[in-house]
Amino acid sequence: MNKAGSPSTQELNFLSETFRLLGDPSRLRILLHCENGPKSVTDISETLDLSQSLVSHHLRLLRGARLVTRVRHSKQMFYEISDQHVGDVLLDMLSHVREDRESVAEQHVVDAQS
Amino acid sequence: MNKAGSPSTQELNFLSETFRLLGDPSRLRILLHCENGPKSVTDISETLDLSQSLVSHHLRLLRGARLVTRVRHSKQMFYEISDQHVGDVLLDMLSHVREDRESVAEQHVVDAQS
DNA sequence: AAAACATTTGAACATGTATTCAATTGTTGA
DNA sequence: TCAACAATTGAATACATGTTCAAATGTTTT
Repeated sequence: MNKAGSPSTQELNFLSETFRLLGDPSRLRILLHCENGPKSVTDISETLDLSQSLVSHHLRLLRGARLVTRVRHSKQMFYEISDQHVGDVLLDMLSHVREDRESVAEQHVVDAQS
Repeated sequence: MNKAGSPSTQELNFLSETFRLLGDPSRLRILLHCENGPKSVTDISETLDLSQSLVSHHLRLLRGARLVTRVRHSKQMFYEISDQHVGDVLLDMLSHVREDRESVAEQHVVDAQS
């Protein structure tokens, strides 16, 4: 069995590719918006104030990495987060960033004292 | 209180920045290597077959996002993952990628049948 | 069939970034 | 202090990528 700490080269590429896709504010907003249930492209576009074209481009990438899945409903295409794992990672990292920024604030106080 | 699903603009930028840093194979390898305890720059450089300069550049970025912390020990500088949260995210996403690739394999069979 | 709506696609561009090379800073031992 | 080791820094470059614009595809309604 492959230990968690030593992924294969292929796994590492998939892993970094997945993180890379999360590393863009627009895509991240799209994903976070899709956490509240399936959303159409137009809905995402209007809600986040991004062009339809841009949203579609991003969704294509996210779909390629299986971060979202889509389903057709008449004219519209509805996208949702493919896996609860993805949502979990988003929340975990968000709480990390929040903890982190708190500790930075604390350090500022310390720095000011020294 | 700020809901997890609606981070502020600043939080979103920190979040995407953090993910972006994880979205590079070299940096990811460095982080994964540092999961096994503090490592010196030379150690990382030799183990992963990356130039010292490159490793140092990457560590600087990772440190800027507080993904790693460093401590000096005589001549050498030892880097380690700053937060267990980070390690958790890495493992969570890795298991996601692995689940994902399995389901892709299944779909391949389905595709072949249709 | 045609018009209207929703989404996708491709090319082009401007910007960002991973990597390398050379030089520099900091630390220890002779 | 000088030489050797360890790490950092800056400039340069080759490449990747987010965004826009225009055109195309697919779907429903009249």
